Amino acid sequence: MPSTAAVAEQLAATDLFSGLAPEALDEVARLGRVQVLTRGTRLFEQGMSADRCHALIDGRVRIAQSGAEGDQVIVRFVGPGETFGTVALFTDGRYPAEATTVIDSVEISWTEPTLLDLIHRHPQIALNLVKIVGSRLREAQERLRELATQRVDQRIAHALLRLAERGVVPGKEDAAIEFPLTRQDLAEMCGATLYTVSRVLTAWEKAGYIATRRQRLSIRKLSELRRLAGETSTI
Amino acid sequence: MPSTAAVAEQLAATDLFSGLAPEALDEVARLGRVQVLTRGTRLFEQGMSADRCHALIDGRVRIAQSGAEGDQVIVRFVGPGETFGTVALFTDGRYPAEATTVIDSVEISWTEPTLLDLIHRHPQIALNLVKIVGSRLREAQERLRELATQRVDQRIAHALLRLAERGVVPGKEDAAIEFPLTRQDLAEMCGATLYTVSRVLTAWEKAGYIATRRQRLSIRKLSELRRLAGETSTI
DNA sequence: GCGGCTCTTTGCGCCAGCGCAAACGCGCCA
DNA sequence: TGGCGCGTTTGCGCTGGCGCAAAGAGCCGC
Repeated sequence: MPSTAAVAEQLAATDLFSGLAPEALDEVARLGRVQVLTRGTRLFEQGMSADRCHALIDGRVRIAQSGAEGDQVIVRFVGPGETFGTVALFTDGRYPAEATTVIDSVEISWTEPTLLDLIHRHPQIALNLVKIVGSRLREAQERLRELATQRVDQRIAHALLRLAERGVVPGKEDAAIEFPLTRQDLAEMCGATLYTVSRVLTAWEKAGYIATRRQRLSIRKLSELRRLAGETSTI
Repeated sequence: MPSTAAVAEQLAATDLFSGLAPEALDEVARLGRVQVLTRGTRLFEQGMSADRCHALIDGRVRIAQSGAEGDQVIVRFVGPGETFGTVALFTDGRYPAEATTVIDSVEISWTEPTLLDLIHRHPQIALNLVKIVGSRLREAQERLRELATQRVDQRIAHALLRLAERGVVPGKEDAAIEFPLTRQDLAEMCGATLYTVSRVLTAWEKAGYIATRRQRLSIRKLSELRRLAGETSTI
């Protein structure tokens, strides 16, 4: 279990607490509960009463939403420094999706009263929150447009570009997705079937645009993928 | 042009300023700019630099996003009391979509510095904002799931239910959509084509579930539409 | 009351992507 | 090291919804 000081330092890099003074970060770190989780751990279920706000310190968490008929959609993959499971606190108090670690991870969370109290004393947190939720809304609306108007291969290309975003270095053609990702995952991210995703990826691998191993994927020709995505993206 | 007092009263019913003291509402009303707009007025364009936060006092505004190839998607229809064009202020400062009145409308807006100042003095506004953006994010993610997993007719049913939501009275089977809405609009709301929407609506009209006139639509059998939507909705 | 514009309907052909089935193969664990 | 389970590939047939074209029908302005 990391020390409070170490946690405070990592909180400075989170989207929710950026811009806070060091003393404030110490306080935030002290009030949170840190958990070390092995891969495959379910943090919360869809529909569960939401009583905590979460931030990921290290690892990767998959957020997925299920429909009544068992159909699933992946909302996003959460990386280090990102907030999750927080919107529920401000809407109807139930998690709208489930969260599962895809690799060993470390998270920190705060109870709702604690968060509200922190916001009260550090209003910057509320502004950060608006910014976070706003960007996510914007991304969701972009995905909606894609899903409504683009072909499957364009959407898959977009999904890959988004997933690899963190590893992109300007001018470099390679970028890796550093966590396990199945064809099924990709399909659930872009409204396709496992089969279609497999066919498309196989074609791209043959063309040399990407390289895949079991549950691993890396991009070899970023520019080609961008072209395939339709160059519409702002990534 | 309405008086400040009248405006303040209406602001109490908006999602952004609910919970504020009457004096605060007076102040908010005084600082805003009220505009009376005829139908078809463009309030802002996609990509335009965003310098104002808007709230609709009366009328209806259509928010639509365009892609690079001219493809359009309707993000939502804004009704009285709702905030719009505000997320842009907290993200990259550009409107991600365009806004157009579909009927004669009245809006009020505030400059970014004014809004930030108001938030500073009335932190409740920030919390309201998180709540608003959060609900919208949730709805966007629900639509994403629908678009990814459901058939066109289910999505059309959902779209109609959402549009008629305000007019729904528990126990009543009828509900009207009180603003002009073309087949094209509906298609752009649920990722379908004008033709498909027309075919589906014609079938439903023959079945007696809905009634349509040119650009007008009302629901006659809410329960049937709910069944068609798959009863998965939380509406 | 007439002309034209915009919205709407409908027929028809077509194809992107689905979905089943079955084989394949990587990696883990015993 | 051998077997097994899960992820992946691939063939094949099918169909939901697209998309063109053209006709039909409200509504507005002149």
